[in-house]
Amino acid sequence: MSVTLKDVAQAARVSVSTASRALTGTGLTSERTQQRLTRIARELGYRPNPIARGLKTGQSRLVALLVHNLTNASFQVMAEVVQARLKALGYQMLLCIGGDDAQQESDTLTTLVDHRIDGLIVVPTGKNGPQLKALAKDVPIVCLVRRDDATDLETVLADDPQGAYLGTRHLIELGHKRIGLIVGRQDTTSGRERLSGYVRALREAGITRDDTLIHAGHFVPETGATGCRKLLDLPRPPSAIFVANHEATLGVLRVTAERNIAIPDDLSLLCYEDMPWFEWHRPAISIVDNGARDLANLAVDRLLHRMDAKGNGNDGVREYRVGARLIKRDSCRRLDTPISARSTKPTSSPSKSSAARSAASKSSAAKPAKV
Amino acid sequence: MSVTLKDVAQAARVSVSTASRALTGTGLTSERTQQRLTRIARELGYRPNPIARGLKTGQSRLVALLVHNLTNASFQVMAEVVQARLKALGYQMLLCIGGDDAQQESDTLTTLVDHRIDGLIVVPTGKNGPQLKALAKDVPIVCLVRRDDATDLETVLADDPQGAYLGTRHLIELGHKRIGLIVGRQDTTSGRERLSGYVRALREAGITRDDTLIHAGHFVPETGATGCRKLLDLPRPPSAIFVANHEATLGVLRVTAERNIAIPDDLSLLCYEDMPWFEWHRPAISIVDNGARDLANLAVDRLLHRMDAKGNGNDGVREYRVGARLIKRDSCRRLDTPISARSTKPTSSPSKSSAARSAASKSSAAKPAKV
DNA sequence: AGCATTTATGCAATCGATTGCGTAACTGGC
DNA sequence: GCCAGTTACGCAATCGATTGCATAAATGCT
Repeated sequence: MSVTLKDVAQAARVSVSTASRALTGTGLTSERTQQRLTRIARELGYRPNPIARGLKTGQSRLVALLVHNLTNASFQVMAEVVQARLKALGYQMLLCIGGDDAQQESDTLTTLVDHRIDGLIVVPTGKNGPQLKALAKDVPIVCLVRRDDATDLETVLADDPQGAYLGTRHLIELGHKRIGLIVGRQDTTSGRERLSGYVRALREAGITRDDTLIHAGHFVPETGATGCRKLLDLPRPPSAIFVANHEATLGVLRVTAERNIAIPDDLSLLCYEDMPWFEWHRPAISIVDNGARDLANLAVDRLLHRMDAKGNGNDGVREYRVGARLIKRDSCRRLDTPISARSTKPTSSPSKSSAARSAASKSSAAKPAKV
Repeated sequence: MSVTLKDVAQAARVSVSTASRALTGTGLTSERTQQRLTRIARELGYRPNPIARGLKTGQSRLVALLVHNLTNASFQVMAEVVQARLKALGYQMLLCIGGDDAQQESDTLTTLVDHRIDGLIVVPTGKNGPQLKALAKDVPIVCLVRRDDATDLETVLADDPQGAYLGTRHLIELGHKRIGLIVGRQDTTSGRERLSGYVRALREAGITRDDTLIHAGHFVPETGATGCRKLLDLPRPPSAIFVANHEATLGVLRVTAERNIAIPDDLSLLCYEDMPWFEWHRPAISIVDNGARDLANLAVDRLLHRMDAKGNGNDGVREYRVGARLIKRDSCRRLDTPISARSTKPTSSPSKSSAARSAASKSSAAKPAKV
């Protein structure tokens, strides 16, 4: 079917070994034969068979990325970044979707090492620590976004304590004192850390923590919906909600829409992790940006590093943090400003005019996009 | 490192061949040895090496999906569906992102066949017909969403003529006569077909086509922004815009937001291809659903079929269509109903006050929410 | 010129499976 | 009890590369 190394060798009247050495550039062949074989290989349209090579070398030029889903915008960005980076280096990305499910994750991991992947970037569920640890002996692994506490793997995390702190502080600075928090499951790194950042900001501001304002739950829209309802039904509902559970955002929006709640006039809304449409939503939604692109890039960097320094095990195992950034748009309002001052009428306070919006988008455009 | 067939064979005191036959279940071994070997293999934790197997059999248990990006919600859905279906059958999905770029597509295709993929589902750019055609001799290929006219590959398409027709007719039925169309590049199947569906609906309604209302462009948000501006700047702007270019939707929303245009009061908006947040947007955005999930499922079905009937080449090459569906939400209004009847304020010119906003959201609350 | 090195090449084993062919062992029919 | 026909298994080749070891050729050194 396709041209093999043997064909090339025969055409050049040399042995397969020589052909192999010439084409892989081991420097063990004469300049002349090397060039001659390169030419002949090109003429014949020879393409090395990665499977055959892989059998011998134990490498596959395949790197896997295991994420929970593709609905989460951060995971989309990560998938695109990882794929682009790897392709440039001659690797193919195996994208796997684990659904944040322990069993699926476990199965997938097994299949992946069967396929002799050269590296793995994984967003761990945290429930397969032992397995991950075992696999790490055979293949370089980098954890992304979440830590798996049962392992000591290299890990690239968002700075969630800082992000949640920044977001909460922003709301406090706008005059909010009762701030609802909808956050992820507390058995995940991000869930815990975002809660802690929120708590710290409150403490610093001298606001006593009110647990009825905190709703932790699974990473699904329903969490947002029920959490939001619970918060709004409180005797003294919050004036702002910080949705630090990305997937929950849709649920929150649904409930505020159903209940006819105007944002930011009736309620300020701050979300976590950017999505393309947050900027075009009306009002544009302010967010804490977790830096998905930079997280992915760093994870790839670290993985490549480990793949190069193969074998030199867990000497330099380290944890990295990518800083969070607050991106102010139009979904949070200053509490002390009366609502009437914010409508279309020409006033001094910033309105939702196109000027304000374009300013917001300008600030986000100011950051240079990478990759 | 890992347990090989040889280890299993030795442990069972049989030859590798017997072990192989017993474990792959060829029926060429006695019942007893088969069971014994299965047991021993399990005890030893034997996992067949797909690379070694692949070298001999020429198969990799890898199936590739090549899409343009992961931003488009349809592609996200397709990736998730394909991955899930394939995994259930013991295949791994290689997800590739081609960026709708001919060169990238070509490179990727080459790499993929190098890796001896067992099958390929591709959203073609349409610019690598010859290459695709050549590859189709070696590996089963199914085209998805777009046809590549230079080939005669099995193709699964959305029913874009019908979808665009349904959408346009819906707007016409609401009383709209001047309907702007923002549509994809005319060198793509979907671009052409959606335009034709739009034209047909107009013709049937006896509305003469006005080319100043039609804006075709690349599949990027900018197309929506410039198209929308062009339409709004017309001496007689349209009363409705049909955004039949999915990626352009964000651009359109940005412009309408910038210009303070109330939807659906000032302008009706109908989009193409669903996204999770369309339903939660305020107003909820009516769409023509292209059936991404069903498209992906059908593509997998067809691919598996071809992979089974391997070699029996292009006998049954066929084109499939998955029907479109109109999903009415709140972004299109009936033209003959005066606005005053819909908004709380008794004025003709809608403002961006919270009153206007809550009016819009009230109508959205009336629709029962799905999902 | 003669010997020691370096350089370039070939032979053959190897990676871990699958598979055609040959053969011993077993079955059944008469 | 003998022979044909299965059945179960082993031997060895094979897939397409890489690589250790041996050797021939080219070079350097005195």
